[in-house]
Amino acid sequence: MTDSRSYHHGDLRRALLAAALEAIEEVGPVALSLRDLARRAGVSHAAPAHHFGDKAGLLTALATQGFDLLTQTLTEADGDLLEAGVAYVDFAVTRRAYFEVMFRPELHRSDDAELIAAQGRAGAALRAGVATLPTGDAPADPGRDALAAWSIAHGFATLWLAGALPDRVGDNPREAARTVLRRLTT
Amino acid sequence: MTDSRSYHHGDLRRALLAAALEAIEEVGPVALSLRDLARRAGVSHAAPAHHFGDKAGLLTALATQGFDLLTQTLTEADGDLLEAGVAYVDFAVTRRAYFEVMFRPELHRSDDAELIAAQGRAGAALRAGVATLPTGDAPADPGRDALAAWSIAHGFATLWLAGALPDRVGDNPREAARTVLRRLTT
DNA sequence: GGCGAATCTTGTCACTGACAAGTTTCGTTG
DNA sequence: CAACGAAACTTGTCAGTGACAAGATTCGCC
Repeated sequence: MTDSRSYHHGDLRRALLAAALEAIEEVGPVALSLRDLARRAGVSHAAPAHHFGDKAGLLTALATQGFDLLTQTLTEADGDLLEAGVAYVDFAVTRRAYFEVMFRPELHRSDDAELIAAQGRAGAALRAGVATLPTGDAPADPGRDALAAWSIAHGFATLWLAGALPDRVGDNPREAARTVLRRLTT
Repeated sequence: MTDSRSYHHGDLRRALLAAALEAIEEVGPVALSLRDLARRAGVSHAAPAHHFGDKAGLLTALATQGFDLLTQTLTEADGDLLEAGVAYVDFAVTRRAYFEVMFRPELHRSDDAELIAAQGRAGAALRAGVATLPTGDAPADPGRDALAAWSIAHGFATLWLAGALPDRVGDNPREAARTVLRRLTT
């Protein structure tokens, strides 16, 4: 993959982001080391700084990518709130590295324009999914319902990732999420 | 507070935990430095290791305390699921340092016996609160309902702490949580 | 009074993020 | 095609950190 003969890597930025995803899966975003990423990519320890400035810059880029991937995932389940919720949980579990970075502002440059834009797109996709919620008998409050739906999906995903859920929930996050989320959508 | 004349601190373990709470409020559990805690307590840089072994040991002790405080909080709202949920969110916001450590297993020694016991007590308190949920017309599934309630409270709290919620939610976490949680309890 | 154990200190090491300054390559312009 | 400025990357360095080892001081109990 890396030529290793040339002075210029050629695609270092992408390689570092890919290595970061791997490393985060292994040791979490906290223990992520820029120097380790540099070693994985076969470059010197200071090379990452040129592309991302510092560690927060790299994680900001990763979070931005993550929000766009989440937007895509949510959009694909359009119209069906339950499926959007399941997709949200599935995203968190299968693309854990992204998810773990996305909702930790202390790891980002929160003022990054691209990050804010990506967050906005994901928020719009979320709200679009909730618009289809059946109102039932109670007076519908779209804002309230959107928050409730987001909260339950996000909470379930977070607890799953933290390993905090009891064993009897099983090992299939999609199925378990569907069961729990149905509590809200019916 | 510290005598600074005596070789022995006298209550270093407690002082370190208190300093850790302060430091985590300021910089988060990730950037927490044992050496900084030692400075705050007026002891040498290696003193903390004697009481907690390493950083994970200190955070494990903090998480254990946190789960017991949460248990106490939940128990005080006994019988009322909605109030228990509000109390859960309020705990997360007002005792942020505890909450941020409690649900990050990568920061703990997950095999710590006291931690596991405290987690068990908190889980029992959670389930006790859910038992009072009105069954309504649908066939009640206590396990499912408990997960749903926990997820929505945990998710709302987490999103609030992450600063991910839109501005229009306001700045009163108890009130906002009550509104959202009512979506589940009525 | 004395002795073992608990508590705390000093010293050290490898690792990390950040920065500075130098080297190589790329791309574009004349 | 030459050359020149910018981009990409390297080497070198510094302070801060967690962890460990070994020694000093104090406590508590027999």
